[in-house]
Amino acid sequence: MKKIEYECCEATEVHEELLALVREKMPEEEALYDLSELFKVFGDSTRIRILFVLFEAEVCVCDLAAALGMTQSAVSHQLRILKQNKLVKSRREGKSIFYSLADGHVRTIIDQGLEHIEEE
Amino acid sequence: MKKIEYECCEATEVHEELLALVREKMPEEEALYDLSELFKVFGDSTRIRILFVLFEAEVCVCDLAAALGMTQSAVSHQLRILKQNKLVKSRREGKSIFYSLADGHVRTIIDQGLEHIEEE
DNA sequence: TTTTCATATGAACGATTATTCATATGTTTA
DNA sequence: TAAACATATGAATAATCGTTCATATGAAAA
Repeated sequence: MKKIEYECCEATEVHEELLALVREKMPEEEALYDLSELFKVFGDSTRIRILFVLFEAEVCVCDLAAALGMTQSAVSHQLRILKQNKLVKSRREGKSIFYSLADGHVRTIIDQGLEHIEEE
Repeated sequence: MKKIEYECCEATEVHEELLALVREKMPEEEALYDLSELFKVFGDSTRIRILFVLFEAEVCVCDLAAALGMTQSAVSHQLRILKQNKLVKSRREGKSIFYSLADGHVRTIIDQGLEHIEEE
């Protein structure tokens, strides 16, 4: 039983080639962070459900909570996250605040996700 | 200072209309769950970085770890998650196991995300 | 100008998750 | 077959996150 001490696979030439390619094509640290933060927003079924409601209409917080069977507070917290990430926008009308989609990408991203999970 | 006790906004007719629309258009509970699970996978910068490497080539675990400056163990754990969600596939060749993209949707979803964050 | 209504938000709690460490599995080579 | 190599995985820990509760803000109505 000897000590294990090695670096990596054998073909060291291929490594350099790969490392160079990765360095060239990999987005900046900040873009990678922003990208994962964006997808994190889609990674919660409550927020997905909110988006599906907003696909149909501009809706106030109160109605969103009723439509989803959730607390006003919980919905409000999630709307804040959606807004921070520019996926929804809001508009005040009297006492109510109406939310709607901010962007066409939202629908495209969700549709691609649906396509993926529908494949068997 | 009285007790607060009310249901929702006033226009009860609009509510019914909205609730009916939501019931019709909202995907099944299971689809919503699967969808959020899928996006959760994209919601981590380590996994995003792995995917960007795999955009360029079929790579073994060892090289992935080297290219990303990460532990073999950490990479392996994340590859398992990517594979469970059918975003990557693997192939054994001798002692090494090579990973590659499983699907064209992966690139589309990431590109849409990039487009979104690049807008201002 | 109080009261009511609609929404936002801070703190707290429980649940989930990414990494690390140690070790197991499986393949090749000596 | 025993040692080395490549990868996988279970347990533990720290960090992140969604919901709830209580309360704050801000607008409208009485």
